[in-house]
Amino acid sequence: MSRVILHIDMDAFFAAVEQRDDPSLAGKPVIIGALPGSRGVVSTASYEARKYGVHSAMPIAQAYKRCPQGVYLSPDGRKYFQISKQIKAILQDITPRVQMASVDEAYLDITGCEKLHGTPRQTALLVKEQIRKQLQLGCSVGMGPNRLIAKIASDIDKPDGLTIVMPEDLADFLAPLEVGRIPGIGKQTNKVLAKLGIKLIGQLASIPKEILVERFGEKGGESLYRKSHGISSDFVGEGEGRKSISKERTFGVDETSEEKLRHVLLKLSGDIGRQLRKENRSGRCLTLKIRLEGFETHTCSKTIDKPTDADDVIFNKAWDLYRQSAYTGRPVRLIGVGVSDFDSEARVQLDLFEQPKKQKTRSVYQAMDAIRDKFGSNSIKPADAYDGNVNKEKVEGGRKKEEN
DNA sequence: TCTGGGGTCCTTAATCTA
DNA sequence: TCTGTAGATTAAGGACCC
Repeated sequence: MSRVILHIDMDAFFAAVEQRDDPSLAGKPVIIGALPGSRGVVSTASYEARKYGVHSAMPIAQAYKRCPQGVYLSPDGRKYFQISKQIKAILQDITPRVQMASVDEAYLDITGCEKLHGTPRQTALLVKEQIRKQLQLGCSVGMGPNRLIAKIASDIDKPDGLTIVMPEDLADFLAPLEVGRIPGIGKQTNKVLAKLGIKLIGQLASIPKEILVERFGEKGGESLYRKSHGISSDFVGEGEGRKSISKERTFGVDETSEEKLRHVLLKLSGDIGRQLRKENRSGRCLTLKIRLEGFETHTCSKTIDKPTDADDVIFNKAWDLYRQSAYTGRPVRLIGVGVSDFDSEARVQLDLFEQPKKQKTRSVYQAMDAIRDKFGSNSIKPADAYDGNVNKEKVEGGRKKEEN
């Protein structure tokens, strides 16, 4: 029995929110992103703006040339995040199996919801109706036996669409679509596939897996093969959360003043530190990102001994990386800093494994067993295996606790 | 022609370590 | 104790997504 997965994709989300909140914008081309005259790109264009050929990721100068009469607004991330939480709440009223994939996208597992909401089609219509009624916003919905198919389907008929793919129709549904419809196939992969004469998913699906692995590597080839055959996970559930936090800043004019760079890096480091502390995280890997003239982009990173959430540690390491780099003195278009390799409960506890074998007592081995049970044993080194030769426990309060 | 910001995942190469 | 090696970790860059 296959599962029934829905993918919900909000239509022109940022622009639709602004049009909803300011009725004078209704029916007008609204462009959310950088403001004309600055360096930046379009984040979201309303459907009215798309008629002029404006689309997301387009340089704002180009958008302005195509649509000078458009209304240009900066994105209001906080507002969109709040609305995203409202969307999640609406979806959770329909089924608890909800996973937000981004601020404006979600997956739902509606398998077995017939008794509550009727057929899968009726459930999908209910989702659209509730979002429209409660938030005055439109969305497109795709339904399929797994996440990949649901996602591709939601993109077929936008805006305000509903596309349903039954498991038995999967191959016929995919075959005539362009390969670029597959999430993960972007400009570059498309180019390589085009050179091989592959334009449609059906053509891609006819290529033996070995050939794809040869061309795109083990993971890449395997992934293309699976996707072209409509194979993907049908699990809907929240993951482990984010894996990195970064902040960056593009200068209006390439920056040459070291003092100014230092100042911006200090500010970015402080923002990251604050965010880390707010989320109760700390990280070991610090990354400096730098973009020079001609869009020449580099990153350099350094792993430190102890995880940190301290502004000054982040700043000092980032500044060291910059000073030690080959880029000092060159005009800087963008500077950024990031923290990753977060300290997890598992990592803190894995410190136990780092103890020299001679110092490991029986209770340390017991604690290690508990960690293996909880987090899996993949990262546990064989040398840490319990071999029976444990050391004597420390005597506490004059009383022997345990002895080998 | 002009390319933001904040993320994830993958590949490759160098280095470390059991 | 020395040495070769496989696997893990680190670092940098690229592709992709919203």
